[in-house]
Amino acid sequence: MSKATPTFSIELFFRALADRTRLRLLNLMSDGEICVCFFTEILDESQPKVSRHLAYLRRAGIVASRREGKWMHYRMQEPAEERARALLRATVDSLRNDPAMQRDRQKLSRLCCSPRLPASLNGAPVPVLNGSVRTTC
Amino acid sequence: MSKATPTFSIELFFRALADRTRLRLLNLMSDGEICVCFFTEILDESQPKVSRHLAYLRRAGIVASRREGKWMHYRMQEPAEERARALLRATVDSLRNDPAMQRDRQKLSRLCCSPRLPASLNGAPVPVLNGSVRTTC
DNA sequence: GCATCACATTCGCTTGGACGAATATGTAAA
DNA sequence: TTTACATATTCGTCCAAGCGAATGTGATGC
Repeated sequence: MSKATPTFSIELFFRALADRTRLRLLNLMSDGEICVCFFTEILDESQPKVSRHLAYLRRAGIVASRREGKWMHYRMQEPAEERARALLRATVDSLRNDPAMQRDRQKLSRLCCSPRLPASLNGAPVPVLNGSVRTTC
Repeated sequence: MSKATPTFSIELFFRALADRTRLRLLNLMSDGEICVCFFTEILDESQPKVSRHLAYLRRAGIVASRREGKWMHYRMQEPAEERARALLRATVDSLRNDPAMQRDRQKLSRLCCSPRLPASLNGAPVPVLNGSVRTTC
């Protein structure tokens, strides 16, 4: 599912990111693939809300999803067009520069390094962070 | 008026550009300063509508305005932060790559070169285009 | 099979934002 | 100062989109 990349639409792109929750989700994906339960844990938002916003990003062609058993992983998807890719890179770059967004990613980083995950994440596949600017554990 | 550049907000930026009309306005400003009457002529939209959307862009800190007699000129405004500037550049770059947006700019280009402007633009200050990719008249 | 877990979707409700129409403001010219 | 012109703003309406609550779906385990 969610394989074909439809022709990029700037309007769709901006509509998709004109929401704080979706910006936070994208920011969390900037270090690599994450499963839904980590999103809900870090954003501290309801699961249906997170899921709805992830579906929005997927329909806009900004992220892609992959199933692994019970878990769904989401990751950023590189647009086909070069300028669109550059725009997405600049977007993520700006996001990573934002203090609130850095706090979210730090929370993710700590969770990934932690020997004991919170109960809500028991058994969940821990994201593998490949961020260039690694936050120390 | 509209001098101070408030701290850049990514969310505000994306909300401001999550609208087709505002994207078209920004695209038209990518070649240089334009006055309101040219916007309404090219977009073929009502004056209050154009004015409202320009005010929205101004409040978001994306454009700045300048009065010259009866006319108001609008231009893009470079954000203070480097990453924000890069994001705006990438945005405009993507816009200029879009066929519909190219048609708008071509219409502007033709209007500027034309010896006889339409009646609605009589006496209006003709924009000076400084676009890198000049469309021939 | 049935239960459970992770996630997706649907359903009303409510709110924000875009719109046309009307009106206000600011400038210049008569 | 009256008029005309360019632009800005306000007002009321309507529609899209976000929300919580409830329910549906797909996978695993017993």
